[in-house]
This record gives sequence, C-alpha cells and structure tokens, in this order.
Amino acid sequence: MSRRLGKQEWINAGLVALAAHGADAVRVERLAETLHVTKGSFYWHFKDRNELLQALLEAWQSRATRAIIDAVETRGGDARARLTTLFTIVAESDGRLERSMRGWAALDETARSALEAVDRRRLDYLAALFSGMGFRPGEALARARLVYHALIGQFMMGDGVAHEGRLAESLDIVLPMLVRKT
Amino acid sequence: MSRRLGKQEWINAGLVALAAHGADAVRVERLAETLHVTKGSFYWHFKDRNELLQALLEAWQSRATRAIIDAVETRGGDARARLTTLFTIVAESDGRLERSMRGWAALDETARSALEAVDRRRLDYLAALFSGMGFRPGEALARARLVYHALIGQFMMGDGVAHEGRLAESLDIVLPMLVRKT
DNA sequence: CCCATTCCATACGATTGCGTATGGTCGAAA
DNA sequence: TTTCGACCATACGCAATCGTATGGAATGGG
Repeated sequence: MSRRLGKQEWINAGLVALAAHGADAVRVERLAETLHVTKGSFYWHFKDRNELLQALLEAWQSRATRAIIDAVETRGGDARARLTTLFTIVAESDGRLERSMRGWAALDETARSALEAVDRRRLDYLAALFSGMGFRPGEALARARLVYHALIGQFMMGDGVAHEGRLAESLDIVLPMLVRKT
Repeated sequence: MSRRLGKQEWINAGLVALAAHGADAVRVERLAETLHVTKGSFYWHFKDRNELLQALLEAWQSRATRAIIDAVETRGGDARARLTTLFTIVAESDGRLERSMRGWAALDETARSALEAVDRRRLDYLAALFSGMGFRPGEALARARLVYHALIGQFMMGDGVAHEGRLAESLDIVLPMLVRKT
C-alpha cells in the first residue's frame, strides 16, 4: 500500500476538479495541494498540464459511453422499458461532470471532438432502441434525436438539488407520446 | 462622433469575447487591446472585472428572453405555426453565446440564477403555446419541457457548420408527435 | 545492508492578469 | 481661450501558475 501516487490519482483528482469547477480550474498546483503533494510529483507523471487534460478527456470518454448504456442494458427489459430506465437514470444523476465537459467542449477543439464521439455512440444506441420498437430508420432517428437532445437539455439545466420538474416526472405523459406509432 | 468609449463598447466587446471563448476569456487587458485602448479606460468605466461580467449577464438576459419570443410573435400564426417558427429559428442560430452562457452558468452562481430566470420565461412561453393548442396545464407543461429541453440540447450540440441532423430537419416527424392530442 | 530506480520537495525564472496611483489629453462650456 | 470634467496612458505592486532544475527520500531487489 504505497502512499506514492500514480497517474490515476492525478486523473481522479482532475475529474473531481473538472466536475466541480470546470476545466479551467484543473490547475496542477491546486491538485497537488488536494493530493498533499507538490508539483514535483505531477511533472514526474505528466509532461505538462495538457497531458493531464488529455487524460481526463479519455477517462471520461470511456466511462460516459459505457456507464449509462451498460446500466440500462444490464437492467434489461424490452425497448420501451429500457427507455424508461434511461430517463430515470438521467433524471437522478446530477450530471456535473457532463455539464463541465460540455462547457469545456464549447471552448476547446479537442474536448469537442471527444464529446462528439460520445454523442454519436449514445445517439446510435437510442436510435437502435427505437428501431427495436418497430420504427423505420428515419422515424427512429428523428425520435432518438428528440430524446437525446432533451436528455442533454435536462443535464444542462440540472439544479443538482431541486429535481422536481425534471423530464422523468413527466414520463407518464411524454413516454406514450414518444413510442406511439404514426 | 467621439472616439472615446462608454460602458456599452466594453460590454459589446465583452459579449463577443464571451461568445467566442467563454467567460474566462473576458479579461480586461485583452478587451482593451481589441478596443485599441488601455486598462486605464476600463477602470474608469467599471469598478472591477466583476462589474463588467455582471453587466454582460444583464445585457444577455434582457436580450435572450425577448429576442426569440419577439421574433416568433411578430411572425404570428396559430400556436402550431409559432412552434414551427421557433424550431426553425433555433435551428438556424448558431447559439455560441447561449452555449457560453450555459458553460459559465455551470460554474458561477450568479450566472446560473440569471440563466434560470431566462429559462423560466422561455418555458412559460412554450407552455402557453401548448395551452393555446388546447392541452390541459399538465400536458402543456410536460410538452413544453420536452421541447425546451430538446432545444437547449440542440443548442449545446450545435456544430456551427454542419447543421444537418438538427432537430428542425426532423420537423415533419417530430412536430405531429408533439401536437397530437392524447 | 546497499543501490538503483522511482517518486517527490524546493527553489527559481517567466508570464499573465488584476487593481491602484498618478498624471496627461481632449472637448465643450463659459 | 481658459478651464473643468470626462476619458485615457503609464508604471507599479501583487498574486497565481506554468514549467525547469536539481537534489533528496523511499522502496524493492540483490
């Protein structure tokens, strides 16, 4: 049980800072402080600050796609049940990391392309869900987009405290609308 | 035609910087440069950097609410037509300022409450639109939320270039879904 | 026990940005 | 044209970070 650190500790601390105060707040001397360590350690593990940011991007990217989708898939059920699960999960997660990532992506090209990849995969998953309900490709995609945009919108407006008024609470009304055949 | 500046010039420059590179890029010495002036000017008009940021918030707040709604209202038509107009406008605007504001709001309490006020007003407007189509309050609100979340999501994912795949292009599919009575 | 490798501390120079202090300049009103 | 107030330039002190350089401490294998 070494008290010495590895890259991972820095990445974790970085993700916390990112979620809490945005990408710009990911400063090496600040992280060092929270890790009870000095810069000397950081520059041993990383070439520079940018290398850490890159690592944060990758760490988030690999989680963000799998995390939600896996949760839904292991829960199982038919396509409609999965959609319900998805809405519930999203409504319950506070999404601070997701918000920070999008805030970052609005300013940084690298972050943006990482996020776009995530968006594509999640959108594909959603479209497949609707396809599974029997919608033709165009219909499925249009519905998937509507839902995904709504989920993102929900993330961006999350209060973190007052979850009332979140999309999931309108599920009784919204879900039938989304799954009804033309 | 005085070449001297007033608060407004600083605010405008601030909004440009905000839209382009986020709130954190709104630095007084940078703005001074783009205005061909020095800090001396800035600190004559503003107490400090924060006072400018506050002004940016207010400037955006007063525009963001009115701008879109007014555009839709002057165009007129029945509730459904207005909804269509709204989607089109949103799909066509690049929304860089909107994105920056939300990125900012994710990190700053003051920005967040300013944005929440905007969200509330826009949501109320949408709900009224659905009410105007004959939906009961609960139905109207649920639909309004879905649509508004979707619009925000669309804003946040705006490519700036490739507008393909935007929600408005699925209008033929999505709109009937949204306005169909239960 | 010792040594090499890995990990970390300390000290430094450089940069960027804030806010203040102080004095200069320009324009309009008297 | 003089003067006064509005507007701006310059120079400074201070703080936060970045990245580097260099030496010290810890730890596992020999």
